[in-house]
Amino acid sequence: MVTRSGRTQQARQVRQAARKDPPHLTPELIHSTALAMVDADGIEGLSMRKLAAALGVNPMSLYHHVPNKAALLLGISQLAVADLRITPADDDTPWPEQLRQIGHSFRALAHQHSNLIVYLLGHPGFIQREGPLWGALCHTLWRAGLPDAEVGRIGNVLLTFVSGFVLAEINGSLGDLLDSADAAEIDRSFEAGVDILVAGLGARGASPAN
Amino acid sequence: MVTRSGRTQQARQVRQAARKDPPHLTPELIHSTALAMVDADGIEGLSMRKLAAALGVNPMSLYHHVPNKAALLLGISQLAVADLRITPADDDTPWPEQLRQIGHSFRALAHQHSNLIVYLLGHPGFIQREGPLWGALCHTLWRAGLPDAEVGRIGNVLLTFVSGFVLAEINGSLGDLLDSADAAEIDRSFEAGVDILVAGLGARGASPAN
DNA sequence: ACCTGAACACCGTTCAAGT
DNA sequence: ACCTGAACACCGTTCAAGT
Repeated sequence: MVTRSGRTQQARQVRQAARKDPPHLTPELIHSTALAMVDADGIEGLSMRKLAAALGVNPMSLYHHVPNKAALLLGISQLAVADLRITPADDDTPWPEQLRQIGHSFRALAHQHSNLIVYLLGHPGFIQREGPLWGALCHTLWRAGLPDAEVGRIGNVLLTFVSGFVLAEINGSLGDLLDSADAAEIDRSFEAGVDILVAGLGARGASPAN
Repeated sequence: MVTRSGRTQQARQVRQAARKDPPHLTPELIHSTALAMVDADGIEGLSMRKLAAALGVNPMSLYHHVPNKAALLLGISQLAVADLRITPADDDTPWPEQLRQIGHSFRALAHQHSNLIVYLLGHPGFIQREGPLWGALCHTLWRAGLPDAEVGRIGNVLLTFVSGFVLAEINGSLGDLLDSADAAEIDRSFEAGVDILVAGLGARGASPAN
């Protein structure tokens, strides 16, 4: 909801900026505009000066609302993960299927803000303990029957594993290694990866039932 | 051997630079000095101007031996992977053990040039088909009895999976998610991850024998 | 052939001055 | 309180001029 109003506000005020009508600067407006720039032109395409220009404002005005560029990047990453609505764990479905769904949700989010994700995975603090993704993952692993001590450890491993796949997929490494940049083949590879993880978990002591 | 002579040459000539004795510029000297800078200060710590200063030379002189910074980064990444000596596959050891060894070799390499790895994984073209790592990996998967069509696909998946783990480990994400930044716990996590992959491969049709 | 100084088009950020 | 212009310390890169 906060995000939603922020977006419509942005649209209005960016229009104002276009007609040289100085907008009310707001951290939220700054962050959402910056995120739009990163989505469009990549992380390299974002600079304080270009952002100010897009907002129709003096570059230095930004520093009254955002302490520095690092804080700006942190802000837009929080805005991006706020877009993530993980499908709440439906405990009627067996855990392997739950795990697959979480994997696909994560991959879908990454594709949504692919330019940002490449940056985030290269820097610490992206995957937070508090996020809905982490909670859903741990819940599913616990439901699979993993001992408590293993839930956190295995959760981390799974998260970093699929992060690596998604990163390689987005930056093109995966396409380079496969003969073709065939999207279907990449999907098949991801499916194979998830299969291996689920099967490996089963072999590790997870209960095969629900 | 080429690398070796380059390193000693570097040492001598960097010493010359320190006493303002202009060295003979060489692509090799430039690359190895740049790699040393990245290893020491991170990718942000490398600039054409600082590199020139370290070499005791005018910044513009570099452009007679290296077309631009992108080419420089490509050069130092090739230099880094040249350091990787993957233990040649000993076909007496069973494939799960072979796979574990490859995983540990890759992780060790990443730790050796951790600052560079963070950059490389974020950009395409790092993991090449030609590298010894890829060859060893495919050989092992083939020996495990995977159908030919699956070897490449699964090889990619495994490589991106452990890349993701190593990346999170190096940039500190992994330590943040675990309660402690305990090194032993991270090692245990990696072992758990490799276990899951090996078990998953077994379940997928790999022969349990050698 | 190799090196260099000046210059250009960019950065992030500080600070004193304006309203 | 908010905005701004000038300035500082950096970038990568081009180009004409030196040897």
